[in-house]
Amino acid sequence: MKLEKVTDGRRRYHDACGTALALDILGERWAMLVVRELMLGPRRFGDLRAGLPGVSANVLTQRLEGLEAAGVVIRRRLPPPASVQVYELSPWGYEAEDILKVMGRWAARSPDHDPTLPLSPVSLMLSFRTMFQPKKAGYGWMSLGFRFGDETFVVQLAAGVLTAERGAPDGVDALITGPVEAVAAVVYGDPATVEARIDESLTVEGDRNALVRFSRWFELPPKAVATA
Amino acid sequence: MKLEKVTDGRRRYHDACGTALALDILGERWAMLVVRELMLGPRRFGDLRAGLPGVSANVLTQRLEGLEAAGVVIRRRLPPPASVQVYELSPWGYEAEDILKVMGRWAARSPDHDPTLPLSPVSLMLSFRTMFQPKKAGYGWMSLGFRFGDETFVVQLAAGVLTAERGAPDGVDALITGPVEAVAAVVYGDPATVEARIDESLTVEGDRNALVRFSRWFELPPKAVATA
DNA sequence: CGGCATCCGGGAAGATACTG
DNA sequence: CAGTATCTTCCCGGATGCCG
Repeated sequence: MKLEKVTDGRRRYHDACGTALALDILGERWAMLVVRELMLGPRRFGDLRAGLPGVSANVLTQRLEGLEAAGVVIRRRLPPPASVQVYELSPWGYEAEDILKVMGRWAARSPDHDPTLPLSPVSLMLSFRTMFQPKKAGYGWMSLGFRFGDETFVVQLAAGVLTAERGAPDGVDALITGPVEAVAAVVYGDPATVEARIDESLTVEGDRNALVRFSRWFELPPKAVATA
Repeated sequence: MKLEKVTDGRRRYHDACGTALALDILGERWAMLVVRELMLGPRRFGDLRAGLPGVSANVLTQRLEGLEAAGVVIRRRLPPPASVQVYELSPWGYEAEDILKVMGRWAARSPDHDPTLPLSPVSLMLSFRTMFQPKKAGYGWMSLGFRFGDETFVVQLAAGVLTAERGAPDGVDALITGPVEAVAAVVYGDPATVEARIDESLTVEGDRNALVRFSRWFELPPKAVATA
């Protein structure tokens, strides 16, 4: 649990400011995105690499070591016969979700934000948690399943409260299959053409109209400055 | 306003996730702490260096250029006869205060948090904004002035709402002078010995008891894990 | 194949000295 | 005081290889 192991002492800020300490822990390249990928539950090394295009294996190893030393990540070996190593956030690590959400909301106002770039499934789910507008959903119920490759997620509105988690999409109102980016485009794109984008890029089993209604509950914040 | 200038394209995350974009903008070393130092108003180059012990001049120059290119920082020349260059946050830059607060609150729960380390005056003021507990203050009024070297600040409770800003400490209930770290120790240390610590390390002009009451309005969050 | 160590090239950060 | 120039150190990213 020594922070010395996380970053070489000389590389730390040595500042009583909490923000500076957070940067000592999470400020190195990829560290916060590793936390992001773990935010919806334990993952294996290879899963993490898949959600973090561009990270090299050695850097990922270093980050996991550092985050474990700081008490953010827990390394666990699944019981036999699985016997496979997984990485998981500590309870305190899960509390970092607020950081991810606030940063995401802030950056979405940047003129440089490009929602068409590649997106990991976890990022999409977290974006739902971040950009959900309770007033637009109202007091109601709905459940949607999403399948991206072999990962599945369930997003639920229950009594006006939204949850987005990993899980089997059993008994959902609609099950959506397709590229992550296509779902993002449906939810965050122009509301006027939602149906056309659904039909051209997604497969919906069940109530297609549920997805249309769902897409109206999310809104990106307005740009802070004019796009140059 | 091209983000290409901020970080070399190859060094960016190329991810539609808002958190990743925030890291493209604020994720390089010192960047977020530069924003922190600007959070209470415009500063000059030398002021920033003073609040960021350890930063080298060339890195600070690069960060200011990058943050300006991203639209976070505005570079302004004061009108004659001052005619000096100052750096200031854009309105969107000021909105990053939420990021600093959330990160600070999170990191304060780390077993590695050491409140006795050096602290900049701006960090202390932001910590007041972050750690203030309205329930403990109640619906009341108070104004305190702080002087650190030649920088002065006013912290006010008005109708139960706390503000902490740069300003002349005129007409305050008490004016506190001393090291930033000593004020932090008084506010965040053991409540039982507040008065002793005030007397030994601070100069209070006015109502000393106001500072004692003030110190009870702030509380660091509980540690998330046991200190190893 | 998953996890991790090792080596290397490029580039960012740190320290110091220098200039207008 | 406000940066710039230069040099060194070290981190990041990529490739390779080892081991279970």
